[in-house]
Amino acid sequence: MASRPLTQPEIARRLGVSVATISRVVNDQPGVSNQLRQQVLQVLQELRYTPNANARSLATDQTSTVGFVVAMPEQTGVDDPFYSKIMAGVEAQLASRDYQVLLTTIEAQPASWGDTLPIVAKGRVDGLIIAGPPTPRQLILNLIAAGTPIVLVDNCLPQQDVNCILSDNEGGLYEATRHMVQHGHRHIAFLCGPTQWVSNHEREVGYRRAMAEAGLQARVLYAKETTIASGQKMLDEGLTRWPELTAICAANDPVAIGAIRAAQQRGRRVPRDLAVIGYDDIAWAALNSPPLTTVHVYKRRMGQLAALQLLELLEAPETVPARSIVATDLVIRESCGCQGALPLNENKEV
Amino acid sequence: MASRPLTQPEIARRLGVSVATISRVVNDQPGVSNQLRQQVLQVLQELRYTPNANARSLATDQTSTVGFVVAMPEQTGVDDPFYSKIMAGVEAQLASRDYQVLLTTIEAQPASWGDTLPIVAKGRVDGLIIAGPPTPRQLILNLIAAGTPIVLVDNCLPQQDVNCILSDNEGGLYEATRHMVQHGHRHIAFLCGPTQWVSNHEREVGYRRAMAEAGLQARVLYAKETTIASGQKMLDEGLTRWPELTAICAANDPVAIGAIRAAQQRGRRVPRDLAVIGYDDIAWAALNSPPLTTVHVYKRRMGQLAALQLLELLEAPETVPARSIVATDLVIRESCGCQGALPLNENKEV
DNA sequence: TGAGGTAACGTAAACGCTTACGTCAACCTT
DNA sequence: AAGGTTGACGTAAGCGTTTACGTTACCTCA
Repeated sequence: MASRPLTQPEIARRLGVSVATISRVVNDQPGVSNQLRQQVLQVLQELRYTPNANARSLATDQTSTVGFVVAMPEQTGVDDPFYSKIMAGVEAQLASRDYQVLLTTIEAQPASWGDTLPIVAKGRVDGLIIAGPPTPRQLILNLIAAGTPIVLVDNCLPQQDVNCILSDNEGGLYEATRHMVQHGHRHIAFLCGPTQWVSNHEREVGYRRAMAEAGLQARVLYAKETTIASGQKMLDEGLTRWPELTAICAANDPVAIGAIRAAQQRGRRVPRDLAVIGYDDIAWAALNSPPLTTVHVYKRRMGQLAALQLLELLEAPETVPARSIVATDLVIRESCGCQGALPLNENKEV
Repeated sequence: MASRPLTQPEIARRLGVSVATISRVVNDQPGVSNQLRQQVLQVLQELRYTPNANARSLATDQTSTVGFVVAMPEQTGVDDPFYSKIMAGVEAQLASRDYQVLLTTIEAQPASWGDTLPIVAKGRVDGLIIAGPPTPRQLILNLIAAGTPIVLVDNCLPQQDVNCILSDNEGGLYEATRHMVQHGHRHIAFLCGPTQWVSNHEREVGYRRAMAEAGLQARVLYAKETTIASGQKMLDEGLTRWPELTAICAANDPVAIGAIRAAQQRGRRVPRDLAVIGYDDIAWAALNSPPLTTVHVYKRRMGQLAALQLLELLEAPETVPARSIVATDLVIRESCGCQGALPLNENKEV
């Protein structure tokens, strides 16, 4: 059934013109009279001509495709509730400019990657959007060195000139911590995530700043993973060490949820006996019991920004790298035990 | 910095052989002596040669790329907790065969799509994996007519010869309903999803079969959307019409969660006064309060199967289409009120 | 009116690869 | 020893575009 798609030579013959002319009108370039242009356009429409992308890419060395790469820590990848939202933002923005998204998940093991990614070596993409800190740092450095246009999302290499999109980690955690302070809490611990991730470090800074300003003692615990189980274990440890704790700020939602579980199992009621605030506002947060107060991160927006910056970079390769920080919002639900609860279904992003 | 990647002619000159020879060893084809082959391989290694995919695609008319298309009903797309898991399965399987995934989200509005998708018209992909019933039916028919290799996931066109992967919808709902019956429930309603989706229809059939076998009266309500809000509204309606209800089977998790909310707001305790079972076992299900008993669907596996079938189809285009059904598992948590509860963190898929 | 200029178009080379076909030597037949 | 077969390699055409460079025809202005 699949009839060979038609090509410029065929159309050219049909119209009695040259392929150059066809190409010019297809690409909207000067050098063809208005009358002829209309004729050609007409025929192109009728025949539903679509230029072959591979041939075009070969000739122009451009693909109109960008790679979205996400590393998978322990088996989770594109199905991560956080990164999949970012990806949705990327896809939407790129699609509106007729760019396509090529998906790549890579293993987080440092050694498993060489100089570059197959899709860039093969010339399949014009640039990359790299999501998340699990991505091997060395790989990113190699890509930069090779001159591959890239934008980092939810990650950043401090000393490097590279575009990156971050949420306001420090500000978000500062606000969360202040909220606890303002509601009378004095013994507030921070459950931090893996510190090699920039985001976690920045969040810790925000927490410490708020605590310092309030003249309170900072208490930080460090997790190895971003999981419920890990949060559970951490809070167990925390409550043993500091039984006086009345409030918890977590570096991410799974850890916060795990902490709530652990507290409940120890017979502490949340939020009555222990107030908890998470971070990220992943889709599940509102469904937890009690619904999780958390710092909302505009993931879709971050993806959109990443796409925009990459497109800009592709058009003007010499653009000075920028570090973009998108604001956060504290979403009050029930787990922090204050009054102004929003409806459960509150959804910050459309 | 980006040095021009090297090409076959350059390597050929360097070795004093022809490009044909290079191509032959790159593609592992006969016609070159063992000794020379080794020499060439050596040089290819040293120079880290990677063939240009666009040129290759142009010459062979193959891309080693498949498109993953998902329609977005009301703003959700790749970030859907169900489809993103399927996508992860697809990606993993394809990557292991050196295929890439090109992402495409399309609008669910029927009229907005022409004969085919841009990525196939442009020759960017060898085939498509199409996820979900929101995909415009006419588009699928057009693609089939055009001879595009496709596999449907979580969707099917009954009268068409097309590969599709479904979960055992009928069996899953049958099992869920029987579970309710066996635990003594007599007034069990089914909250069905949009019936133009094959899956929902099949689930309804499973429900009705179980009810009929038990000699019980079927009560079905139909939702327009697959959302919490929709489930909430439906159960309100259901309890008004049938106050005697003691159990609910829902066609999907969001609707089930919505139903639980509605019940709780009316002062009915779940599961004590009303038992609820969902369907799909999306990531949030275990976090609901109470944790949702639901029918687990092996989404990752479905994605993997879809990829496998498509690869097979690409290798042998005349393959007879198959309809694959992957089994489901009833996951007992707390919302159905029976004893054998599994730990909250129970995760069927790694 | 004729040199120079410009706009409109065609010609053909290039992009980097695959592959049908041609060539040539070496090895087999009888 | 002449003809035929085979394997190893090179030549070159082709994939469908884009685009640098010619070639016209026409217009302008001295």
